[in-house]
Amino acid sequence: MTGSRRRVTQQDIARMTGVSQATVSLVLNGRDDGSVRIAPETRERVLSAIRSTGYVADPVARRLAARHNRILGVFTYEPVFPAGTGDFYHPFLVGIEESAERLGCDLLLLTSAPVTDGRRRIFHDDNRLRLADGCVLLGRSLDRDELGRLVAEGHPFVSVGRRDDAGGPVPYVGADYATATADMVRRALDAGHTRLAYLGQGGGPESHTDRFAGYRTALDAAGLPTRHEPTDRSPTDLLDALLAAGVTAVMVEEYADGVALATVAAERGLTVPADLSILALGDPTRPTTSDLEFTGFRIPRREMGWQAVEVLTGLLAGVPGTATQRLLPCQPVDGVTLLPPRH
Amino acid sequence: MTGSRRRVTQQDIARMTGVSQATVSLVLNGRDDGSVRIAPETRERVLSAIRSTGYVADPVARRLAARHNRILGVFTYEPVFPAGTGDFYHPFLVGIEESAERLGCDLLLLTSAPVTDGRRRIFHDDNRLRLADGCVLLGRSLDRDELGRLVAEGHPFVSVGRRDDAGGPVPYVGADYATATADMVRRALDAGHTRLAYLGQGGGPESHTDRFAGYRTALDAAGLPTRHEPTDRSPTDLLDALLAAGVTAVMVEEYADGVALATVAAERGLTVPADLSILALGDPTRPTTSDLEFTGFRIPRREMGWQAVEVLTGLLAGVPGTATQRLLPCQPVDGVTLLPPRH
DNA sequence: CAACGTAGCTAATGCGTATTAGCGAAGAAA
DNA sequence: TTTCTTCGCTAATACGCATTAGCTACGTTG
Repeated sequence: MTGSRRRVTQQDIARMTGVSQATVSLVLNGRDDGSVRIAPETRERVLSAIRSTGYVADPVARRLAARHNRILGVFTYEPVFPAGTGDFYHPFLVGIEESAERLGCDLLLLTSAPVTDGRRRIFHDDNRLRLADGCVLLGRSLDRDELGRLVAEGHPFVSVGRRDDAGGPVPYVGADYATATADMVRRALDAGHTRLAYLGQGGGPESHTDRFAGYRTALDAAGLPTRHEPTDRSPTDLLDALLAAGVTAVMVEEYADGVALATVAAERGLTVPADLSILALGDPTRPTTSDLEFTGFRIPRREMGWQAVEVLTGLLAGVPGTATQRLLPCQPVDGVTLLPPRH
Repeated sequence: MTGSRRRVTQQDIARMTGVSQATVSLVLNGRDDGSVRIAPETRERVLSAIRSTGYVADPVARRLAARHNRILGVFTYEPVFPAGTGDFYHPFLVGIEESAERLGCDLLLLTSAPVTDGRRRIFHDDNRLRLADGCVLLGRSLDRDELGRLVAEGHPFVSVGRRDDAGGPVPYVGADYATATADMVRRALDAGHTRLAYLGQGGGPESHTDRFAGYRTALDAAGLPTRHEPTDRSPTDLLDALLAAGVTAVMVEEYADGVALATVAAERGLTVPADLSILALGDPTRPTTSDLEFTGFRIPRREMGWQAVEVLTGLLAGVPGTATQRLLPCQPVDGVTLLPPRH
């Protein structure tokens, strides 16, 4: 290591320019209101020293002293740069990054959270949550207890994706899966389908619950029966069951399951959508390839990331008008997997 | 915000148990070595107070005192979360994240670097570099001057990818392109090829220089002539030139160029590899699709990211034994684009 | 000319922790 | 008794920054 490993501090800048550390701090923070005055010449001198040294305020000290440092944490329950989940999380991060950059905030990936019992923990003995002013939470399902603790301890945070209350309202920017799914059901109904099935968990994480709720609501409104197919059996068995029940359109919670179903159907000599319509309730969360473009909807992921940061900074600034629970509309996709049923 | 109530501090614990703040800190850190002694009874008293209050050390203050923040900067010469698919940089980031997680470091994305003359600049007014303890640099070619400045100013950093000295040795974790390329050449020679061409820049960034060096070395050793094809003309013209020169195997610096070449060859009614063998010197850096699986090698990107963080933290900790310049072997890929030449 | 402003700065302090020099008491050695 | 140890602890300080009270020098005003 090349000798002086010490960072440049305000003290250094102060000595270089012959002013006090306090003055450097004042200049740095652009303080020039009624209570504080700095001669333009002095200001310039300090600024030029700052530029020449590349000085940046230590975020840690800054946070300790001022309780904020313009750093936003990003916590994910899966690796941020996922190997397995394909690019699903990517658009969220793009939005988060764009928004943060626009607001002049730095992004800190809270990667130091250790994995226990197969998932990351926010709270552990040396959690860095407080390093950042606030935090964006990302992940299909967030740990209820941890969420509750975040709320209880008053940590400023925003969830990407709707979350149920956890001992208090959870700020979130989510996708309106219920409405989007109901719309898809109506499309199928309009096309003439009367026997629709829902393939997926239909419960567990809020995103699944919401989809299923939308599905049920729309069918109830139409006075048609619902049918829920779990995902725990092979696509072959599933297809058998669907055909036996006379199902003509399937709403698929997980894109990949739709692909698998379509593949099996093709192997059987069936045609999608002529023999079976498939509607995808969102983007692929696992890497899959298919030459079919599924009819369904798109999750406004980038926009969600963007707005999440907006909500978070609003929260931090205490902006009163900020809606802290937002549901964004999904964009319908006209694909090729929906056709009227064969009589 | 509800965070208004003051958090419990060591001072509070100290008052509750009638000891000093220092003692609380000592107990907390389990200090009981030769220089420090705490009566078991006192220790118990403090610990129980800590338990009853749920006290947790403020990580911010902790890091201020520790004089480092365990934040690693990640600087890329492209957007960190690129919008394009098939992202070349992704695996590096996966490795970086994994390693950071293991080492308990957080990652700061240095994204707000402005773009000047078509590339991001590390150094500019308001560069956030010094926010982190050290920094990982990612990008095909790093600006020489900026590298030099990093070295000169003694900034702790590691480059992902080998770099020439820049006023001093540059810490890096690179891929051993020279060896990998030489191996590919030898494969071609073993298959019976004698007229090999190198398609690509062959210079510029170190990664290209290294590949070309490996190519040249292996051919020199075999007593065969080299042939260097630049990339500035159309694949069609290129193919003409290769065929005219009787070239039977091409080493391709850029995957995408190999794809383009294969495509043009196919259009001409030629078969790869029967009529022309193509060896890809690394993974695609641009999104390309091809149904050919190219023979060539794989860059150990994830491993490189992983080790880069390791080198950086070693550097920061001043670990003496740490090799700060590492070249990792590339993994050969048996594809379908190499066959003995027709003769 | 005294009283008073004002512009432009600095000294001092606090944020919550880690670390170290060193102090008082009690016991051991002489 | 005196001196030396050892134990158990505390006071003081540093970390780098933000904030505020207040000081000095230089007008301005009545």
